[in-house]
Amino acid sequence: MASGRPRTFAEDDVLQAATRTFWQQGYDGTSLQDLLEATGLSKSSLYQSFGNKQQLFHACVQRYAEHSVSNLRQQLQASATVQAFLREWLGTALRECGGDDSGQPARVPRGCMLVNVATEFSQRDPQLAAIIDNGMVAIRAVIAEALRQGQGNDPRRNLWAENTAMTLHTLMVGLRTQVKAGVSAAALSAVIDQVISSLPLAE
Amino acid sequence: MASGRPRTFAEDDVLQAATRTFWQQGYDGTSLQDLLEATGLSKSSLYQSFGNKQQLFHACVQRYAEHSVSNLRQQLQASATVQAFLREWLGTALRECGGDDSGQPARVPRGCMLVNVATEFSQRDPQLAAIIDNGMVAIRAVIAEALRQGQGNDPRRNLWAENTAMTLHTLMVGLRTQVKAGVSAAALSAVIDQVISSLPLAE
DNA sequence: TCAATTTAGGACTGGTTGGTCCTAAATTGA
DNA sequence: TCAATTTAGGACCAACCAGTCCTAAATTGA
Repeated sequence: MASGRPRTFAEDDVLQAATRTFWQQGYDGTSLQDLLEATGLSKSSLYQSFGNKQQLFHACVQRYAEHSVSNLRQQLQASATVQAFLREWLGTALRECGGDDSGQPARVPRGCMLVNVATEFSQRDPQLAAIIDNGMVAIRAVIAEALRQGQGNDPRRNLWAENTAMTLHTLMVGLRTQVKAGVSAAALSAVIDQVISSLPLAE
Repeated sequence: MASGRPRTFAEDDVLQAATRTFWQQGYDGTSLQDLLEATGLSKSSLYQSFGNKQQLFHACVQRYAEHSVSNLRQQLQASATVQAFLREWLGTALRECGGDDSGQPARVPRGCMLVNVATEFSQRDPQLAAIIDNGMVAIRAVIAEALRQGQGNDPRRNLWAENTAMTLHTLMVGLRTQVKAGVSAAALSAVIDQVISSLPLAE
């Protein structure tokens, strides 16, 4: 068997670089040229490995959603209290570094990529909509689980936990958008404090 | 004086039609061709009257922001209670008909145009950012005013009213995005109920 | 009738887009 | 050495983009 020249890049590295670009500039705002520069690949390599721009984008969003959920699970496990977890989660949305593997605050506010994509492609790509929806449902599930923990896993509070998870998730989406719109972090921090302290959680 | 052939269109009608297009498709997603079809103008007329695509867009956003604020003020005056006003306002965000002069629910969820634009142009157009910011500040001012009314205009609650206005505005932004992301209206209605009933407002 | 103005519509430009195809060099295992 | 495979890079394509310019018809007041 002749096996040929091996690949010189790791697929995940390419996805990460492409994700960063799509994340900052959106799908339409990202040209093929941008992707080539960001990934360092040649056009031939990119098309051979990832199909086309749209397929590459799908893969990026999928990867991003998976990372988001697993990061959130880790945060929950590492947090001492439910309040601390929620504060950390919403605070991350403010600092806009969520999902970036570097952990550093983003140079440019990018919002949540799932939210950005949902906004840009509200209707025109059902397959993408499904990826987004799966990711968001999973995120809300983690939040609801945290809230149930904060209530001593009282099964009677299941509905409350799910409603509240939706409320907090909606708030998080709003926060990320407000940051992009230029609202000051201080004003939004006050929002987070106000909301978390109004939750009926055990100490 | 020879006055020449008169215009056959009303400037505001054109702005309304163009706004609808930009609103649904975004700036980059709207081609000149789209605008010509939506407005019914010829290329010459459009360029002569509105300059270019970017200037037309600015005018649309400006008009939209003004309409949003004045509509909100009208809603406040027409509402019996603060709770009813807030419920109406957030409910409108759900039904996605806000800002459309027809008052009919939108065929396609479009979110708040100010939010959409803020998202699409987070950094690249300072002039537009100023228009957006002005509009959003004005909206929050109306909400804060309503909240103060609900507190008997107690001057000690000014800070509370402003923080809460920011919270509710952030929630509204999140709601419009969730709608676009495909979350059911029922789940989001529950969010609205939960949040409004948790506010410390007089009956 | 005449000047002024707006109308519609097409020709055209220079640029960018995503995508395909091809060539030639590089690197592997056999 | 040889077949297999990936690499880089450029040629090329049809389509679309915003924007400019021009012509010719339509409509007005004077």
